[in-house]
Amino acid sequence: MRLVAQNSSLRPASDSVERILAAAEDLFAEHGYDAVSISDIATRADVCKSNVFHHFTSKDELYLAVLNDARQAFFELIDDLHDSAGTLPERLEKFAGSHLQRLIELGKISRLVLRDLLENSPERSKQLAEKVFDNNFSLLVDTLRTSQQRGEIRADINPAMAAVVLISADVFFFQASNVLRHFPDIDFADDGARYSKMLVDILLYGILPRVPIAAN
Amino acid sequence: MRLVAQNSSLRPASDSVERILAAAEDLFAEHGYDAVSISDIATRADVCKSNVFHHFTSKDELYLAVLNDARQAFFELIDDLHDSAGTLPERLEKFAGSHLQRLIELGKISRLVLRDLLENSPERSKQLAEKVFDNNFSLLVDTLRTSQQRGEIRADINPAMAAVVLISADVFFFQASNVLRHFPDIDFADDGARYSKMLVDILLYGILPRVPIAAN
DNA sequence: AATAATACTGACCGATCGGTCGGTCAGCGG
DNA sequence: CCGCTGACCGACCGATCGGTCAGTATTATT
Repeated sequence: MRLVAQNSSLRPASDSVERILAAAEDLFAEHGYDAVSISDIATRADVCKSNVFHHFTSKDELYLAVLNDARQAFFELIDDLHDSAGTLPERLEKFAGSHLQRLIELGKISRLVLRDLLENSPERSKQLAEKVFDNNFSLLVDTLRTSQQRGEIRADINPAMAAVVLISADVFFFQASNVLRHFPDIDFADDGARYSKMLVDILLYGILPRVPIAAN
Repeated sequence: MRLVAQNSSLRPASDSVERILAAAEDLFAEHGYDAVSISDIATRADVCKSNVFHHFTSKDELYLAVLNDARQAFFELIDDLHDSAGTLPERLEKFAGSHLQRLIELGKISRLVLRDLLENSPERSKQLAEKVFDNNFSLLVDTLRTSQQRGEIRADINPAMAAVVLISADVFFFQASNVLRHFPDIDFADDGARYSKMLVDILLYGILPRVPIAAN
């Protein structure tokens, strides 16, 4: 939609659109859709309000554009998870760590998506959030299923369930770490790497003592 | 603050306040603070707008009152988790199931709290949400720690981490089940009981084949 | 240089926001 | 019967909302 840096002297143009999108992303993620006005966005983007409407037909369209950018940002960063080699524990730990780190890096966007998740309108954004999650999730499930077929994972495990356990723990860490920090029992609220390590340890081996279990 | 059913003929009074609170809870939980106007609340509560301000000095105060009611509702329902007896797996499964069921039953309130969680204002409600979580969480951690001291749980497990894994999976199921439903790999998005069962199974035994692990 | 298109602005619109105000009315103590 | 109090309402307030529009600056094409 926008040509940027097409040429040196040609089209230095204006980066208003990007500034508007960036401002909108910041504000929407931090305060939510309804708490942010077009004026707020325009002010932060250093343009006038009507200019926002010159580039986006409505507040809703602007919001969807932000969400779409978010989706793309998530999508572009998944690649390196695919080629990972090594043992299953190694791969899982790498995935868990990268996934959590990504959630935190893309904090604004993550918050945006999670916010959208709480709007339980079946269409509005659920379908859109689905596209965000689909990549990460399907990839992880495939990996687990393959490992299972190789016998590296118990046959009676539901691979999708294992994936959900891993991802949910990452998501929860992201959204609740500010609360977790206040619990005296918790000393890992600021250490994502350690969190991922402990998470994968539990996911792989469980919390019971490591002794043979009655045949199952 | 409010006297209810003080006497039969005396003070049948008015239940406006409760209707207002109920309406506010519904609307705030469903749409968020900023998307709900006092007019909306008044209309649903079948009172006029100024009556809302007669009972609550501001929209903010009304919101906090709703949040406080939510906190209380959560608190009152934890009791039965405490007395649970049985083996560790039994107790964990009961806890996970009850906890998830509770999240869903108190759906409106849960959503309210989760919404608040995404506002990363360190004070505003984080401290308040802390009071909501504290009960469930500390209880679960204590239970796990006790079991650990009895040798029923691996010594190198962080009890708080195990608790987080369990709770985060429940929370994630609650807030994301509408999305999970669309994944072809997932067939448990509508079956909380089965979800809890699989969750505890993984938490207890891990996903690796149940054979002795190299000493660690 | 003239033209056409686009980027951009300030003034403005009706609607609605959170909140106030003046006042009515029922119940209760004296 | 009077006076008071609290519940309640309709009308209203300034501010701000999302959005429009006429007009100006800037740039690309000819």
